[in-house]
Amino acid sequence: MNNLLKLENQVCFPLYALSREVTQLYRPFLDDLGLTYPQYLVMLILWEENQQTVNQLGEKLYLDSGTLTPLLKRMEQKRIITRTRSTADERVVIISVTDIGEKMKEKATCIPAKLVEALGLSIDDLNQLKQIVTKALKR
Amino acid sequence: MNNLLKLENQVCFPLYALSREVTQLYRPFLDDLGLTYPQYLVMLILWEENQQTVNQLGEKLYLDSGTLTPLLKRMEQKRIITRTRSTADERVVIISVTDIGEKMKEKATCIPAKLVEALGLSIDDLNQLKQIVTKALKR
DNA sequence: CACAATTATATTGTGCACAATCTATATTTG
DNA sequence: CAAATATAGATTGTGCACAATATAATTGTG
Repeated sequence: MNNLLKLENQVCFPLYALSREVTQLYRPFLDDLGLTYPQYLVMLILWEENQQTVNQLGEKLYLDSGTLTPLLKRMEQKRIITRTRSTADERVVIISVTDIGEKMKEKATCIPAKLVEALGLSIDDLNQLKQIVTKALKR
Repeated sequence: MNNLLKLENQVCFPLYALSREVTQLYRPFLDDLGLTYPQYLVMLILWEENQQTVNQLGEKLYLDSGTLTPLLKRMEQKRIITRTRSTADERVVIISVTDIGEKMKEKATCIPAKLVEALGLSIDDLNQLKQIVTKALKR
């Protein structure tokens, strides 16, 4: 048997499984806000700096318009963001947080800490995880 | 500004991004086999030990029948697996690799090495990544 | 300036992921 | 043994991801 083909010897499978597991850990907290995990990521970006184009969001999240357009439309329907064409360049759509979306931020402040707790890793392990994963991502 | 809510300070976002990135790295190799990444994972399990129930696959992959049933049906259509009800327990569906599916294994042997290369991480980093991710997954 | 090339977003189609529910079979228990 | 319970898998519906393509606006070039 080719040992490299055993599931337990895969590096990528635990990564795939953990990524989904973590999304599950977020779910109860995000349910309270009525957000999905990718929608939460969009809100993080906009809370940090409002008014971003679809392209800018896509570059930060590594997502294309095929994913973002419908996702942003759903967020617009929830009245937490607006989508407006730029007058300077009609191709561009600018995404802005509404007052409702801005108010969610306060309720979201506790989420990172709750997630760290739910993950059950020490701060050291957490930093190591972030460092090595970020390193792998940077190539 | 609450720094904990900045995208760059998230631990989980790089994990989510890397998981998708890795799936993209697999794509060209898996395209040659006509498999998606989750389908490839199913094949890894079956190549290791043929004849597994949907439940057993689900426990190993952390997936439920809502995901697996349609996925396995697509694999059945490609003639790489069969789905047969157990006669001992009519609730159970047994998944088996066909000859066609078995032959794919040879073409797949090179994939793990190619992926390690594509990831561009040293063996040490790779082991560290696996160890810490597996540790986080085990809780 | 016309036209070719580029850019930004949208659309279409496929395949997961997962919650919620359903169905059929098996097991437990009174 | 019959009714209650549990289990295995299937179904339905929603929301990503992402490839491929389309559309419309902008920019570059002869």
